[in-house]
Amino acid sequence: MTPQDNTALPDPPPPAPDEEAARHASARSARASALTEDYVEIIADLLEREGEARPTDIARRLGVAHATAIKTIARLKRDGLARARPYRGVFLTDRGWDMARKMKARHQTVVAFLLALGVPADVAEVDAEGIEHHVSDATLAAFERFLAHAAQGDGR
Amino acid sequence: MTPQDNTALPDPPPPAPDEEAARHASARSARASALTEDYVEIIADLLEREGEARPTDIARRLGVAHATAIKTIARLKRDGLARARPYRGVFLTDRGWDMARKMKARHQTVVAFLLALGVPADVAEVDAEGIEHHVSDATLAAFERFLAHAAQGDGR
DNA sequence: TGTTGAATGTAGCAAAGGCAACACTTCACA
DNA sequence: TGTGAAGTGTTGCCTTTGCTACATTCAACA
Repeated sequence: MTPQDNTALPDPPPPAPDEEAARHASARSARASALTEDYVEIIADLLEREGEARPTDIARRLGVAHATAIKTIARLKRDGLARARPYRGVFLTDRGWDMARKMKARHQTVVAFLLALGVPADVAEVDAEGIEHHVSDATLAAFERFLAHAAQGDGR
Repeated sequence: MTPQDNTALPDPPPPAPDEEAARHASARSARASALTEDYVEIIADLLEREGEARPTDIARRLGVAHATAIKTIARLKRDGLARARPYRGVFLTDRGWDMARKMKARHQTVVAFLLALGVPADVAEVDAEGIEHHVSDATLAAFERFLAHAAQGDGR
């Protein structure tokens, strides 16, 4: 319980100088994009399923107040991911659709991967919601490799 | 490229009502705790390695300005995770040490897991930095199971 | 055609997490 | 023993992401 009491901690790995700072910077920026990606993903889903994406529905799916959703939608517009005109619903630009497709695929892969690992379905959904924003292409590929492997019977 | 063009997307999975909102709320709160966990983890590491944790070192490891670090350290104090007196360095409370130990173990497990999956070391470090904050106990256990399995030769 | 309830939008507030600029302490060493 | 560089702390500013409260618009239906 004191600073020196690290008995159970396999100590050795030495710290890198700027690399660590870079890693944290990268994690911070992923954190910042996460909300944007969530919005875009939900808007795409609403458009595909319902034919329209209204601020109130978006807010409800995210569990935030509608005013919050409207403010964020304004940012999406500013950043060229969405288009929207007063009282006319929200739409995605090409860039928005690209991001949505990417995130949807990513989400499905992460969920499938966690399920294959034996994580309970409800937990897998929750964790995937957070993890999907931090999975690089290389790691996503590793997940897919694992899934392909597990699919073809494997050994066991 | 249009809303209806979802040819490559395996559509079906229906949306849950409030469950989805709860999932996003949970992801948001994990995002909010992530920074705190990073600070605590780094402070613990500095204390163990150097015997002291100075604001400038913490800031350097995180890649932020020292003023930012000092402000966040004040929050850690306010929240009962750290203790610090002017010009005297930063220390962790018992609660801080608990969190630090938990995050360190979590970090190591996630990195080891990604490596075992075949993710390159540098990428594993970056991704782990983001993923570790979103891995539930159940998923962490699944990672450990996989590692134990992989360790004993497995069959495959 | 009015009217009214739901949806939408706006304004103002707060906290978190960044930053740069400036002021104050410490401490090593000349 | 001074002193100056490095470290520390403070201030003021910005953006994001929440919220509530209030105003406006839309649309359904009496």
